[in-house]
Amino acid sequence: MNMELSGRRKPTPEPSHRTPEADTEQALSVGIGLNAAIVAVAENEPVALVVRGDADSIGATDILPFGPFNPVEHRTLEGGLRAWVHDQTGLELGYAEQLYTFADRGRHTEPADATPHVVSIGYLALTQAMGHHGLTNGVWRSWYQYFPWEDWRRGRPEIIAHEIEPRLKAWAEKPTSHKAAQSSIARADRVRICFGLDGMAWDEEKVLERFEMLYEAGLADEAARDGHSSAREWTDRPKLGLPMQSDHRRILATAINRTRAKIKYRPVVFELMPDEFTLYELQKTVEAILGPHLHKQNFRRLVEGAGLVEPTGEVKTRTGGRPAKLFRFRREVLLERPAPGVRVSAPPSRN
Amino acid sequence: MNMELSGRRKPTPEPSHRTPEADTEQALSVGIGLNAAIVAVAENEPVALVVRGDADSIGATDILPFGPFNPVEHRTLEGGLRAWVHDQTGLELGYAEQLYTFADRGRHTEPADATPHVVSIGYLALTQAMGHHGLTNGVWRSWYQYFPWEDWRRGRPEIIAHEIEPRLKAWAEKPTSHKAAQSSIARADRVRICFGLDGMAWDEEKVLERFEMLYEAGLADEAARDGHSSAREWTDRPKLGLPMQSDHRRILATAINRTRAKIKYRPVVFELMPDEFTLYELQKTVEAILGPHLHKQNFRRLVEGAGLVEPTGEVKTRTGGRPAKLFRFRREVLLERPAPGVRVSAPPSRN
DNA sequence: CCCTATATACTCTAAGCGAGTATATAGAAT
DNA sequence: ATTCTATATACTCGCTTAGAGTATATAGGG
Repeated sequence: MNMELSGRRKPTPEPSHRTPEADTEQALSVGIGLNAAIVAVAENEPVALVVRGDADSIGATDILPFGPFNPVEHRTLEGGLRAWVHDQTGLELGYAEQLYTFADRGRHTEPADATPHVVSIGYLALTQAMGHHGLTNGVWRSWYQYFPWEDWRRGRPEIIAHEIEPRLKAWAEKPTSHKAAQSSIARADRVRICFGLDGMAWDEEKVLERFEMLYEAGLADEAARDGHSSAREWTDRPKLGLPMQSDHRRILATAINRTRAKIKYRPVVFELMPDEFTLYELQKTVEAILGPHLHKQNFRRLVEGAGLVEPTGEVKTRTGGRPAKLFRFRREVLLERPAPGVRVSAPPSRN
Repeated sequence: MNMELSGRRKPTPEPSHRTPEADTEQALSVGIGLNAAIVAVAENEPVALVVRGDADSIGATDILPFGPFNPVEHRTLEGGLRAWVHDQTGLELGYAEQLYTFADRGRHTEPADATPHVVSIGYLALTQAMGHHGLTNGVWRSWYQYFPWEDWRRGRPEIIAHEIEPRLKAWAEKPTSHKAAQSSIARADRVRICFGLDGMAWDEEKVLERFEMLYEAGLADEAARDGHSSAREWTDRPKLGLPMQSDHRRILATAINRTRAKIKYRPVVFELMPDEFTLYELQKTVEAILGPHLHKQNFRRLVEGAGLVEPTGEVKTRTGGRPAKLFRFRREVLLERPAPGVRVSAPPSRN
């Protein structure tokens, strides 16, 4: 998460010297939601598991598997999450890690003190799309349907130049409150950095920052749904990816962000792979997640050189060319070094 | 956070096909605690801000500033945290970021369904120890008092070879449940990797993993306080750092972990520095956090080369040698590139 | 039998990093 | 005043590795 730019905030003024105990009663009226962004790669497409939400004002929106945390039933947060996911989709999660806890969104639609407030704890789970023994509910959907501007596999997505860039630049020009103006970085600069405009490099790890910016600018459907004034000011708000219910798209953005970052320094790709795979399949999986194409020869050298894989001795035929050696993940690397990820060669800049 | 090794867990069995809504009532009986690990560097010593807790069975233990999240009063989690910190210490936080949300500790001391369960959201705040305008309560304490095994500034801490290594190895030998045995990595290997034993490299970013292991092995005071059986089996449990109340030491471990990791890839050291500083002071601050000594010439070259700092034109005299140029943080780097951290040259291995 | 797509192997080059050496300038000690 | 010492600053060297290019082997399809 890149919180640097938003880290410095003035604290909210508060009545002084209240003791922690005095507030316990009120604090209890907070529900805790567990949300799972379950990620896989199917046919070179990165996908997330979603279930269909109820129809609302903007139509049926997708939701991530989720449920409330109940400490009486669930010993741990992660245990509760696994239970909910299993109940709602039939899936038994493998690898899972906590992402972030959100609390400050969606308030605008609710009366300030009527509806119970909900804190969302987001989780990232990695699994194989194939071999899901018994998926009873939900569908795998490409994560680029929710974030089309993140898909750089066929070059720079046109939606950036056509829809996003002009509107964000207009938004950056708009008069802003003096509070925001005194922020260390001006809006126009934030826009350029976030979306790699005006010759700035595209940073594939700014997924969350980009979505937050679109939300803040009122360009995400969710901003309109939540009743943000910034959204009302657009007369021609374009469709920028599929929206999701509540703050689930934000959680998915966080999940993509984390996946892209982590794949580079920890061997987590293998959670997405079958037990045996070719190096080409491995590369395609990494590319599905990170975007641009990697240099094949270097990719192979780096992966093998890092001791991440070992040949099984078998080959996979019918690959369209010379039969490919099959490899498996060397779990022993975890014992040998501060286990590395898939070092990726920086692709040629495509801006 | 390194969750790889613990990520694969069997999900808790649950009654099937409960809908999220059905549990809302019960889920509400969860309190949310906001906890701040406030970090600074004072006289080359990394310090955290603690307040003194009440006396309990093992004496007065330190606590981090904390308080419950009350959504009616606080618009955001971070806002609530800032308010509590200000109330309890008089400090106005600058940089702050969320760390992790904990829920699965301390249950053993409580009756399973009587006391309200608490979920702790940990935050990391970075600030300058000096120039704290109006610290009304609390003291700055070296974080190595809580984690003496993390202090490698004067070589390998003796506490590892004398106290930790023999006991953890004994613990690794002990018969373990078949559930733990089937875990992908055996205990003995986890111990070696965690603490850099038997010639393995010391990884300064495994702070949390190490504390968790000591807790699991029953070697942390908190494990005894929480009534863990693993703690009762030691007849000569040594004092391994100062304990803290509740799970605060775990949160502090997470904070140290994050600080050490982040300082390398984001320019967060400067949150700990005064506006103007010499490169030597900057290096000492980095070393206070990361531990071992860095190569001075390379450090300077990397810091200046990355465009992180610019000379103010002034010099600082009375440094004991040639007067040192004063530098300031170049905030513009944030506009130029995916702003880097302080690239550190790996120090000569000291194992 | 040729074409093509893939797999696999080898080589070259530039950049960066770890590490060493040398010189300048202040305060402190004599 | 001179010497010593700690710091600051500048320059150099060599190894590793990442990025990129070229060449060869083996399958299926027309």
